[in-house]
This record gives sequence, structure tokens and C-alpha cells, in this order.
Amino acid sequence: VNARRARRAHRRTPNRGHRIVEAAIAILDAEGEGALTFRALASHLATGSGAIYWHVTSKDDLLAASAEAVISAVLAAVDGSADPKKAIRAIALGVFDAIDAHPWVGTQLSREPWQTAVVQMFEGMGGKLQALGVPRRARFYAASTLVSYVLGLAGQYAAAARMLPQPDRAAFLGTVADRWVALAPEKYPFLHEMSAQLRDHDDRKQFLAGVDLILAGIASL
Amino acid sequence: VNARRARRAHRRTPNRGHRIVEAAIAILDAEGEGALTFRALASHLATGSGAIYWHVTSKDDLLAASAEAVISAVLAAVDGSADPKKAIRAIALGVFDAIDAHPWVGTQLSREPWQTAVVQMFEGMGGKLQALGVPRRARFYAASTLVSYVLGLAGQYAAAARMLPQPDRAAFLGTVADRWVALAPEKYPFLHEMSAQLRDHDDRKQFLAGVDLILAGIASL
DNA sequence: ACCTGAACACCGTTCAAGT
DNA sequence: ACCTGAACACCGTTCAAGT
Repeated sequence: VNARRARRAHRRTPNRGHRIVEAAIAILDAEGEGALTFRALASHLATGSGAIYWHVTSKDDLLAASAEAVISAVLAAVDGSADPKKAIRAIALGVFDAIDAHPWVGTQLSREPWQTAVVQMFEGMGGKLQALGVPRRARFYAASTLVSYVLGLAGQYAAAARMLPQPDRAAFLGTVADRWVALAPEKYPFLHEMSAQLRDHDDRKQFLAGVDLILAGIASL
Repeated sequence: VNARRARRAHRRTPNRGHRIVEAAIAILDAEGEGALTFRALASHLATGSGAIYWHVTSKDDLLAASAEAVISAVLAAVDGSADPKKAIRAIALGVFDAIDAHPWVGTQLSREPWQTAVVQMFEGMGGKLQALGVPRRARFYAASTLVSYVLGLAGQYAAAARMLPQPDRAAFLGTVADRWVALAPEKYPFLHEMSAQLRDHDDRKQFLAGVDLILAGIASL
């Protein structure tokens, strides 16, 4: 019932629904996930809080629509005609940068992986596998590995951003690295060895290195 | 202040804190993430809801402790002396099975990736890379790729379980596959091609295939 | 058709008061 | 030292009443 209501209204007044999503994105970007409230949204739009339910089924629906708006724009901007490896990298990097700019998108993508935004990623990356020479049987697994990896790192950046309103990410990484060093070296030799790299690694490079690692694995099929 | 309180109490009455985590796990397993409430937990333990705060700092703290309890047990059971590839597969599969049995753990791991449970995964899998002949410089990226992939798939299974109280996962996958087939074939050729495999794929096999794909990429370094 | 805003049924967290 | 449970400050969502 609610779904039909919302759909019908969405057809008649697409602007209103669009403006609601826009306002939600503005709040999420400016004040974080915790600040998105139907009351805050209503006062931002100068209406009653109940009015929003005419255009949107629920808060989950609103979050999904907001994330989809961000990701669709990113995927539409990727040049599909490029070399397949480059195209896969471009999609992955586009999603990464979008999540860097809007960390709440990361939370949302990993919360509802069957939503349109994720499905579009699956199609975008998976569609390039045939041109890479990946056998038919292996394409499903290869595409799902790529998507899972992107979603996994997306969630991690979102989590870091959630607890860091200010962008002092370097300081935070230093704190975590200190904690690694404080652990017993004989129980955690790898963490000790890696603490320096955690401290001054480059997020974007690390992300791309993972994509390339998976692509190298795919090439071996 | 709260942290010191909780820590001091934890030292004096470790049983109480342990029993709280046990009760939380029981509720999460039996009734899902939405059912874990301080009121529900209190009535389950036959105390006041405020009493729990003497042993636990916050709900986030309680969830982290619960996830850590599950994952630590899994990692402790893995045979570290095995062949390095086998050990990495065993850790990944152990975490996968734990999340399959306790879907809320998946949500929790991707929500707070610096927590002890994730750090232990990083050490466990990363510590095997040297024996695999991975160059020192590449180990950080390789380990983070493995962990991100596991967390990514963990989040997806948790999401699916969150909306499916009953285990009719097969029916759900069928619904999603139907939606893929209903999309425009010329815009989504890959989804059309993969819909049959989505319908009857094996979750565990898919997960392991991704791990092996990343291991193959690692081997090429 | 769409908006208003009070009301409902919850939350996590705190805290004076107890033992 | 630890527990009790009412109270506080919120939520998402609903719905009678308006225009």
C-alpha cells in the first residue's frame, strides 16, 4: 500500500521526491549519518515530518535512493569503451572516490547489496570479463569477488569516517599503529612488521593494489 | 570515566561481564539484530536495564565484545602449523562459517574494522604471506585485500540474513534473479547471462573461489 | 492529491536512590 | 561495589485533520 502510494506520487511530482533525496544527501554530507532525521529533514525542507512519507516509503528507502543517486552519477561518467582492465579500474576508483567524498554511501552499499547501485557495479565490472578472456563458468565468481572487495573496503572507510568528523585520518592511523606496536611481538609479528606501512600508506594506492591483485588472479584463469 | 568504571568492574567480576556477552549473543542469534535491547537483555538476565552499564560502556561496546567472542574462538581453532595457503583458506572459511551461523557478526565486523577481531584476522592471514614468498613491500596490500574481501562478503551475507528471518535464501535469490532477467537485456547483458548462476550457486564455493582468485593474484607477485 | 503536526511506541543512556 | 527502575531526550512512523 505504502509502496503504491509512494510510486504514484513519485510519478506525479518527481521534483518533490528528487528534492527530498537532494536534501538528505546535503545533510548526510554536512553532518554525517547520525544527523539524518525525518525531523531535521522536514525543517530543512520547511514542511512537516509526516509529509516526507508521501514521497518516500521509509528511512531505508530514502538512504537507498540517496546512495543510488550518488553511484549512478559515478557509473554514468565512466567511459565504457575503454580497454577492459582500465574500465574495471575506472569503475572501482569511481566508487572509491565517491565513498571518500560521501562516506555514508559506503555504509549503505554494504547494508543492502541487492540494491540498484550494487547491481550496476556488478554489471559494469562483470561485463568486461568476457573481453578479458575469462571463461564463462568463472565470470560469476570473478565479478562477485571484485564487487565484494570494493564493498569491503567501502565499509572500512565509511567506518573510519563515521568516528572521525574531522579529517585527521593520519592521526587516527598513527593511533592504531601504536596499538599494533604495543601488542606482544611474538604473538603478532606481522602487525609489528606492518605498523610502519599502516602509518604512512596511501588509501587510494592500497585500494588499487587490491583491484590489480584480483585482476592478476583473474588473468591466471 | 565510564571506561575506567567498566574496566575496573570487569576485573573484579569477570563472570558478570561474560554472562552479559553470552546473553547478548543468545538474543542476537535467536531473534536477530533488532531484538538486542538493553531492556530485553535486562529482562533476560533478570536485572535492571541500568545495571548492564556497570559492566559495559555502551551498546557498541557490547556488540564489539560479542563479535570478538565469536571470532576469537574461530581463529583459535585454526591450525596455524598447516601449509600457508591452507591456513589462509582455513581462516577465511572459519570466519565465513561463523558469520553464516551468526549473521550479526558480519554487520559488526564491517562496522568497526579496527576492532580486535579484524586485527586478529589481519595477523592470521598476513602472517602466512612471507612463507608464500610474497615480497615484503607487497605483504601489506595483499593482507588488506584478503581482509577487505572477507569483510565485504561478510556484510553481504549479513544483509541478506537481516531481511530473511526464515532461511528461504533460495527463494530470495530466485526473486533477485527474476529481477535481473526483467531488466533491459541490451543494457544489462551480463546480469542476464549470470542470472542462472545466481539462482543456483553455492555460497561457500563462491566465497572460496574468491579467496583462491586473490591467492592466485598473490602468487603472481 | 498532498501537507500538518500531535501522538504512539519505542530506543540508548543517565542517575538518584537503594543494598 | 553493584543494582534498581524511573526519567530524559531522543527516534521512526502513523494518522486524523486540514487545504
